[in-house]
Amino acid sequence: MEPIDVFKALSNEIRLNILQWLKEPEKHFPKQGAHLPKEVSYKGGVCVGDIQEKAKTSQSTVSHYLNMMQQAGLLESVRYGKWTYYRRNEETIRQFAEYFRTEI
Amino acid sequence: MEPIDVFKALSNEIRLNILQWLKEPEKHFPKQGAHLPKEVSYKGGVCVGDIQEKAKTSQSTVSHYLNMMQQAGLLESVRYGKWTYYRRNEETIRQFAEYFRTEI
DNA sequence: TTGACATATCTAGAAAATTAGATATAATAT
DNA sequence: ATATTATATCTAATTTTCTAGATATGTCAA
Repeated sequence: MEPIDVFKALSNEIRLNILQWLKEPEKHFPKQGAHLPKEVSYKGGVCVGDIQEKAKTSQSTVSHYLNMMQQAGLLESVRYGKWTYYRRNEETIRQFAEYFRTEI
Repeated sequence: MEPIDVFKALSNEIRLNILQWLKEPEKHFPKQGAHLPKEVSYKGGVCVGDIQEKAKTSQSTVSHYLNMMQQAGLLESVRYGKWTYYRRNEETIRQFAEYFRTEI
C-alpha cells in the first residue's frame, strides 16, 4: 500500500463517494442488480453498472476510477459471469488509517 | 476541515514529506534558523527558507505548497519579523484521522 | 454462430496541478 | 532613506488528471 496512491485516489469527490457508498451497499444500492442472490452479490460487492448509475458519470470513467482505486489497494473485484463486482478492501483501508494515525 | 482538500494536499510527495518533517522539527531541521532562541522557533514552527532547503525546490513552490496546506487546515503560521514559521495544526490532523477511521 | 449486454481499454480534448522565474511586499539593518 | 533579506504573489509553460466517445473483449442467451 503506497500512501501517496491512496491520497490521490481519494482526492476526487466521486471516488471518495464510491468508497463510502461501498461501506453500506444495501443502503446506497437498494435496487441492486438482482443478477445474483442478494447475499452473494453484496458479499461480492456492487457491479460497475450500479455504481455508474449512482455516480452519474460515464461508463468508461467509472471503470477507470474503480481500476485506479483497486490499484491503490482500496478495492478488490470479483467477476461473476458478465458482471464485475467491486467491494472494499478493508485490510488496506485499516492499514492506511493506522499509517495516518502513527506516521502522519 | 474539508477532507477532499486534505487528501489533495497530501497527494504530493513533497507536501507529505513536509508534514512528516514538521512532526519532529529538531530531527529534520537541526541547523534551524538561529533567528530566534531555539525553544521559540520550534514552538513557532520552522521558517520557509529552512523548509525550502530541505525540500530542494524553489522558493515560490514551497511558499505555494505551505499556503495550500494551511488552507487545508494541516498547517498554521506565525510571523516573527521577516520570517514566517509554519507548524502543524495537530487539531485538524487529529480530526482527519478520526474522520477517516469512522467515516471512510 | 449470432446478437445483446457488461465491462475494459484506447484515444484525445479539456481542465487542473506542478513548478519556477519575475516581481511585489514587508521587515530589518546601515 | 536605502539596501538587503524573507516571503508572498503573479505569470506562464509543462505535466498530470479528468472525462467521455469509440472500440475491444468476454460472457450469456437464443
